[in-house]
Amino acid sequence: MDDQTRMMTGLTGLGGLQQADVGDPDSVRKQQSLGQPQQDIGDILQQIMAITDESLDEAQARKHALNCHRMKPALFSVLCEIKEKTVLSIRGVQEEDPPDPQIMRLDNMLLAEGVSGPEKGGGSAAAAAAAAAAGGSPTDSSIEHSDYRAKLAQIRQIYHSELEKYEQACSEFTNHVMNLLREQSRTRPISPKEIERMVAIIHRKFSSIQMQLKQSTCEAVMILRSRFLDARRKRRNFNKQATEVLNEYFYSHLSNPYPSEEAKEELAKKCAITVSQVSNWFGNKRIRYKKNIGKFQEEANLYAVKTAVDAANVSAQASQANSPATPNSGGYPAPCYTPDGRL
DNA sequence: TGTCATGATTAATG
DNA sequence: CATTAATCATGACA
Repeated sequence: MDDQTRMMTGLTGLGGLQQADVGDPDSVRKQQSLGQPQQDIGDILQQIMAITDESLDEAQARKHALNCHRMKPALFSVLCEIKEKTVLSIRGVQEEDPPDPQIMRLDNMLLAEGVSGPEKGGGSAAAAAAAAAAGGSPTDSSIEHSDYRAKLAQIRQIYHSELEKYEQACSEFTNHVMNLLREQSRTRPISPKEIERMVAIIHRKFSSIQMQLKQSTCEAVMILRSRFLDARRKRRNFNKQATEVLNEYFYSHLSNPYPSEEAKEELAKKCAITVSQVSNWFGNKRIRYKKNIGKFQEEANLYAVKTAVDAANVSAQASQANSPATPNSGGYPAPCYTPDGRL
């Protein structure tokens, strides 16, 4: 503990003013009528003003002297009177401001990102959602997933330790100030409301510091997220087998290259990619095939042969079940077998 | 390093 | 909500 605390705890033992003395305005007159020179009050005020310039020991001694001074109750009651007059003007100033929308926004975001809130649940859920949205092959996404989670946990840890530090500092500081005020209340009148207000002011100050912490944490999460999303954009080609499966399906359903949801799921499973990736692939393939059929002719022939061979290899019953779609019923032009790849 | 291929994203559409 | 068309951003390769 520092000197300030020592000082305060040291002073608590000093004889204070009883509450009964506080509200007694007559005490001033009583004291004055006892013939004390007016100058005494000036001296006392002077000493109060000078108190901050003195060393702690000196101050303590002087405080003690002040508290024991016979004019002290008189001064105190004067201060009470003054206060009574001024407190009215202060009262209007103090009103509860609504919760800061900015800090609420930050809180919500931190909660949503799983930085604040319950220990693991939120974080992994957010990461999982992000990973699901990211797609990619299972191994890739799990790598990115754990990477993201590790980074998020790091941010989370820093955030919480900082927050704890701030909270501790805040309560420590509040305690100091309250002790100080309590101590001062022996010399000057301090209402509980005032202490309350002071505490509120301190909390506001600290919460603005906390907001900075929250803000920078949010920024860190955003950067992490954007990096993660960028990583998602980092295109990884599907493996050969996967594109083969997709192409096989595409060219064998050229008349209607729109796999059903079930078919997509099946393809996704076969290719070890997500359903949305299958959708992406078919979307891209359809549009690119349509745009330049000539370019895909060779590929089309290749897969037409492949499926033909497959069909031949499989028994007749299986091949019938495989292609329910009517061939060439108004879809994309069927491939033809010209060697130069032209229609 | 430039170019093409390719997976992902986005706005528009029905 | 699925799809199209355009576009982005990167991978692959010469």
